[in-house]
Amino acid sequence: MPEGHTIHRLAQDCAERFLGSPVRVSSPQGKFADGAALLDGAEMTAAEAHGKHLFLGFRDGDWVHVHLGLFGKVAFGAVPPPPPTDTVRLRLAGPSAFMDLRGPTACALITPGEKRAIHDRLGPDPLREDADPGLAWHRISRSRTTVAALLMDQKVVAGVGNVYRAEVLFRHGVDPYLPGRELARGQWDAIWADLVELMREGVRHNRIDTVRPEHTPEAMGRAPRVDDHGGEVYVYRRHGQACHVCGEAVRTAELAARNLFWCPGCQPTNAPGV
DNA sequence: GGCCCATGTTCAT
DNA sequence: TGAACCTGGGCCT
Repeated sequence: MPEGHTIHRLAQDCAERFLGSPVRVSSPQGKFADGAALLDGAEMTAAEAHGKHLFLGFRDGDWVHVHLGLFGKVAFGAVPPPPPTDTVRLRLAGPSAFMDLRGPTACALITPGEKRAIHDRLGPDPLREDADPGLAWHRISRSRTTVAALLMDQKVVAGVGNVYRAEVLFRHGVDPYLPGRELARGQWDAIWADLVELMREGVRHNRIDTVRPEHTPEAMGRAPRVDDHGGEVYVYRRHGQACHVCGEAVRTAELAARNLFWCPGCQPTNAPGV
């Protein structure tokens, strides 16, 4: 379930459980065995996120870089931990809690320089205080690429994934196939502000909810419905179903190897072949 | 048991 | 543009 909000929540959850304590580090599956051996027993000194990247700091300058990819999952529990299953890439155990990481794309020991390089290739993150949305606008406003593809490009905006991109475009009535250079500055400012709000809410509740109060099932007199991903949304994975606002059938199409969802009534497009 | 799918990214062609 | 990588759930036989 990894978009940026998941990773920021993960950083918070790790900080709460492990910060300032010596941590037992192991890799039952073996793929992080060397890193785990080096860190075992060290104190965790930092836990932070940038986009979908998680950084756990130990001592001075040892960082564990974690990226969940599409399949990665984290589970927390109380100590003592049960015997690990053979897919646990990384297990952390502190004074009162443990954490198991499975199926990540990345779990590696990195240097401060390598960490800096990762930050440098990521765009502004709506969940970080240091984010400058102007940097994203700089790229978007001179690009022929569709705004749907730009929102998913981590060099442009860090942390937005397939759910937030579909939902935020819907909420602003923006054609997903609109070239970035044709987006108005005011539209971008509103989209950014909305991402900040939606994603903060996502961290708080650890799920993605994007439906405005006036369009909730209760307000619209329809049956409550929550997507498999755990939240209430307008268009994500709702293809073929009626739009909560205008009633038209939500559409889907493949864009850059991912499924895009939009409402043809609320987000009319002139894109050829669509 | 097998097959498909998923909130992601990188590397080769 | 396609393949590869990482895992688990749902649905099929």
